[in-house]
Amino acid sequence: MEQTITSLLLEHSEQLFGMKLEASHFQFQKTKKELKGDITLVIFPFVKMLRCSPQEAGVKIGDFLVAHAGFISSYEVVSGFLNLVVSDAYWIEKLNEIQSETLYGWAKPDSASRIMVEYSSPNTNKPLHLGHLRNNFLGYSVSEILKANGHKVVKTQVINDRGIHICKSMLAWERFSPINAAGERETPQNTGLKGDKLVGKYYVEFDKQFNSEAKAIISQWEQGDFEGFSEELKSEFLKLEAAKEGKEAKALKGIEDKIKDLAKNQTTILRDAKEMLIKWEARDPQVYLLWTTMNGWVYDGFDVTYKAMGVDFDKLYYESETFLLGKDMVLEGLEKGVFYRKQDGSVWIDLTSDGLDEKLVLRSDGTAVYITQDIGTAVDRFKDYPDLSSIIYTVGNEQDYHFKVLFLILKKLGYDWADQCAHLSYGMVDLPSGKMKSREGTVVDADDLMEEVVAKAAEMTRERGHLEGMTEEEKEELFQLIGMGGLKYYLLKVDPKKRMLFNPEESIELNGNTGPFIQYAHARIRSLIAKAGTMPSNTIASALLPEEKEIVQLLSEYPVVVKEAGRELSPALIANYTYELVKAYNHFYQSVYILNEPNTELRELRLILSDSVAKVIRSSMQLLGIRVPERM
RNA sequence: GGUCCCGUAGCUCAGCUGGAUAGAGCAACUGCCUUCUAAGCAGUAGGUCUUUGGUUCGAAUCCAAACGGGAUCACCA
Repeated sequence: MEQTITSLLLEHSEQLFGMKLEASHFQFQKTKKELKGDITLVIFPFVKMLRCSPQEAGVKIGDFLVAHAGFISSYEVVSGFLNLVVSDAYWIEKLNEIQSETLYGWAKPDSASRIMVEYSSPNTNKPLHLGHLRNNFLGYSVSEILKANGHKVVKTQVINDRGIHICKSMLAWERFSPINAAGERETPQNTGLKGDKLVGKYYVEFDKQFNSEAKAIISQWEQGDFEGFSEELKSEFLKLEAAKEGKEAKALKGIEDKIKDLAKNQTTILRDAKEMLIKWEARDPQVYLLWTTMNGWVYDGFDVTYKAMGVDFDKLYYESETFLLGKDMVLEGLEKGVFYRKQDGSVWIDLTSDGLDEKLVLRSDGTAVYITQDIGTAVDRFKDYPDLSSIIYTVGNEQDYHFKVLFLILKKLGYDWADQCAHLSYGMVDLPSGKMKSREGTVVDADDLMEEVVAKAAEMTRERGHLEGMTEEEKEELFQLIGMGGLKYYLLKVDPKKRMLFNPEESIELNGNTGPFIQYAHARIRSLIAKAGTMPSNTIASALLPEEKEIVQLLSEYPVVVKEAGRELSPALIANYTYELVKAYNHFYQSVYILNEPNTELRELRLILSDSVAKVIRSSMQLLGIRVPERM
């Protein structure tokens, strides 16, 4: 409609204003609630050019639109704003249109380019936590939103399955696992523990031993005993000790951390883990077997977690298979002069002219670093999917710098698609008690949290839900749907870019701006429709109540919101929109009769309105990965 | 220290490329279930949009600085 008005006015701008106007002059907004009208054109931008008062300009445009745009029935000019009243006939036609479309608001499937969305990408040494939940829900939802915008989407992750951290769990398991009567160490099978939890347990165990060994070394040093340590180390330690003198708490902690690092590097347990990594890289059969076994446990555990989350992937990349990929790119770039080699053999890129630093891309021993692999993986992905237009990396904002560098390097290597790639950088999730810290045990486990929200949903639904006639299985399904819906909505309703606070109590709330609030509205409508029996295919009503018009207006905005969410990669826009729609519907529901409306024409109108709202709720929630119930 | 992000009601968040009197939810207080699901609705109260300058018809929004919070700057990932 805004476009129709704009082009109409542009077309006649010479006869109306005596000059050519530009589309950018047209600013529309929804008319304020208290005022008469549906849509408002801001007049100010024209005033200067037209050399007349806002009032005159408004009247001129208003008169013209009433005469030439069929759907504008009247107007009012209020202090520089032209408030246009759109005829009810227009909105009713709009409603019929919405009702007739099955995939209302979505672009034609496969009508746009192929995009890869990467999300999750966990380490295989510990279980998934609350931060991963935000990551996964976001990545999944953005994938759905892109599909709704016509894109073909490849959901992917790169699994961080190698490196020193993996060796730590492996070593700890080998060394510290108790051996049972059958002569076996702990396994998921003989303990009943979820695989990722079991491996995570040994990662923690490693850290414990690691720390106590380091502590022992420090106290040895503190007593002046440097037996078995180099002179260099001794002087380094003494230097740091001396630096502690007279320092404030914050600086003191920094120094103590440095001392700790110093000691940690001297522990035998770390040396052993590093040795294991070298063996792994050399494909030592024993280490390799241990590695595949323990990773297998983790994958089994992750599968369970992903299933509960309701997310999935189309293609997996494993770091163990990709970590060498970037090396060729680096050598190629070296030839092109994009990179340069230092005396010690390490390879770097100088990004200082782009306002960044120098960045290492290959170690002096020729091994790959994190970014080397990312370069290789990106190129590889475009080879795997030749029609790929972009990769979207759903990764926390602590890696903003990394991706800035990555995209810049890819660009310098001559890959034009680098400009299309994006870092969907999301903020950290904080707890009321502060930051999540694995060392302090304040990490919220993903499985535990999901179990908790579902249990809470069950409790509350049993209290007040409409469960008669449902089988136990159906009830469980419903509790799952409500609990997970609440959790997902809670994590997705805030702008992804922003750091957010996770309040456990609020996350299981059922009232207000929550998932269950929206699900409830859907259930109410569905039950209404079930009672109605038949659904009319269109309405022949000729007038709308304000409550009804409000809803049609909101419904008509849905396609715009879907587009916007796709452009911004923001599920929050979908969530907020749906919340507005539901609020408007609830208001309408409470103020008029629907089924009980005696006038057939009105009843049909309201039924269609309700049905369309349910449809858009279902559709928008699908974009968030949230299911909606028929009853609750 | 360099770079980047953030600062809106007691709390958690909306506020699109500048537009009318800054909005929701939670918490507090008032009402509404013998008509379609009260996980709902209607209402009251709550604000110097961190501060100070600038840009202009007009600033929560754009620019600059200050203050406060966070991230990052590894031959870690």
